[in-house]
Amino acid sequence: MKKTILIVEDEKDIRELIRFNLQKGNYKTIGAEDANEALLTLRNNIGIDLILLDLMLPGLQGEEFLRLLKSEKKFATIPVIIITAKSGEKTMVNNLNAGADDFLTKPFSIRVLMAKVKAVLRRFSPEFKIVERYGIELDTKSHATSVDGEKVELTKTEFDLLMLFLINPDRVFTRDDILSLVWNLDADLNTRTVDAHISNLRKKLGRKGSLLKSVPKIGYKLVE
Amino acid sequence: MKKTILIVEDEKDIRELIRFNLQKGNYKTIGAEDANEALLTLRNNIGIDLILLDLMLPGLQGEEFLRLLKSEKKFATIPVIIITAKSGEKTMVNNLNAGADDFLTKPFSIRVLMAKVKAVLRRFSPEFKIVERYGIELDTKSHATSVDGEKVELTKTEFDLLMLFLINPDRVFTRDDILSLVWNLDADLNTRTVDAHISNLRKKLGRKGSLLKSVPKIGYKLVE
DNA sequence: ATTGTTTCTTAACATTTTCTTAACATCTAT
DNA sequence: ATAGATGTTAAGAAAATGTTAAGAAACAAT
Repeated sequence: MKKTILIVEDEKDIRELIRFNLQKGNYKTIGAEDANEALLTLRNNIGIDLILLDLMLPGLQGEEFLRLLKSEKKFATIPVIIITAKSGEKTMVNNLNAGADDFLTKPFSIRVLMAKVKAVLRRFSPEFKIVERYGIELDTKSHATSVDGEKVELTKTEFDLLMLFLINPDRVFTRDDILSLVWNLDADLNTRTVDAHISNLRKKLGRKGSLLKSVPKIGYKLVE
Repeated sequence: MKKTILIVEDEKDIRELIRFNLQKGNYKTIGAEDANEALLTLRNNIGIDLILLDLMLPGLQGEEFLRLLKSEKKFATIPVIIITAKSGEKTMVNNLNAGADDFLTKPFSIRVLMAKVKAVLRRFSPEFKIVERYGIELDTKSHATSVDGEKVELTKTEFDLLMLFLINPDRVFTRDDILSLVWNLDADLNTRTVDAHISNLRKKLGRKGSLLKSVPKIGYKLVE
């Protein structure tokens, strides 16, 4: 699944430049103009994998935002790359202490940006990630799936779809949500496609298939 | 539930163009020709989620209207997108200070309009909320309902209907109010439909069902 | 390129759920 | 008691979801 990067940067040109390049590099991006918008976005979006934070933000200062992030358990594990004009050593140390995972000083080259993004994401998304819930286990490395210890063969789409639900139990996703989270954003698909995949997934999950519940007129959710 | 957008714009062609597109984008719209009409609409309608305000209005100037809005507690939290021909920086800053949340300069593209509307709405309406009152709890994230801790299964319509009452305790809604707020505006339904749903809802709510009181000759309200 | 294989998307049809309405019951105010 | 309202129920209609399979597309191997 594509990694999603939140870009917190008030200068529109720079933000768009970064977005353009990240998108080309096969990342999903979300832009935010300031710390407030960023917080709202974080609260409303699941699955943000990395934050690019410009420290020179209006309003709530970048440092403050960073500290706030790291103090909220839900966000504390999201890696942050700081963008700053100040390159002084002291600033750098301060930010690293506050929880930043890497930093870029303006002006920066796109190559360097991309390299850092890649490095930090690799550092933070361990090759082995095993998600287990309700007896369903997904292993991102081997792409293997098992239900109550029994091996199950899933296609990539099915795997991603199931992962979405396993990571977000109880949450209802609309078919549009699902299309934009599991498929690439630009895909223009019939929403019933989701139903077909859900149906296949349920069958493959056997008696655990019933954990995928439809919520009529809204979408689907995973419940025990 | 669909978001409702109030369009305050004196030029009929533009107003209708905007309405057409917003409706296509699955929003409910209400048009107003000038600030006075807009105020009346606001007073008579609950649940307006966003105001699109053209600043070049006859009569009460747009700026004045905006200030008035932001000074009235009940309306102050509704986000406003300004539409203006003046693109000067000073105007922009003034309006942002006066409480506008974003702005468009004429001529604007529909794509940009739609994007801004979407962005502002996302910024302002947390995707999920838990509403609790009198022991009834609605959770929009999982779309689950409980009464005194007991799970209750509601259909989407019942959920939306109950949400309306929970958010507006003590307020009396006429059947027409309810139809236009919970159903889509274009629906042409028998008002007794509301009664049937209220009846079902009361049954599902068990002993809390009696909180939904009918107000003879007017409508329904939720009271303790 | 060609072929074979797998996976995806969609349309069609089946099934299920939800909605709307009409009919009848009950209540309330005079 | 009566008229006009609301309460309740259930049946048919409408809408949504479940399922299947066929063709398209993507992918792999030669």
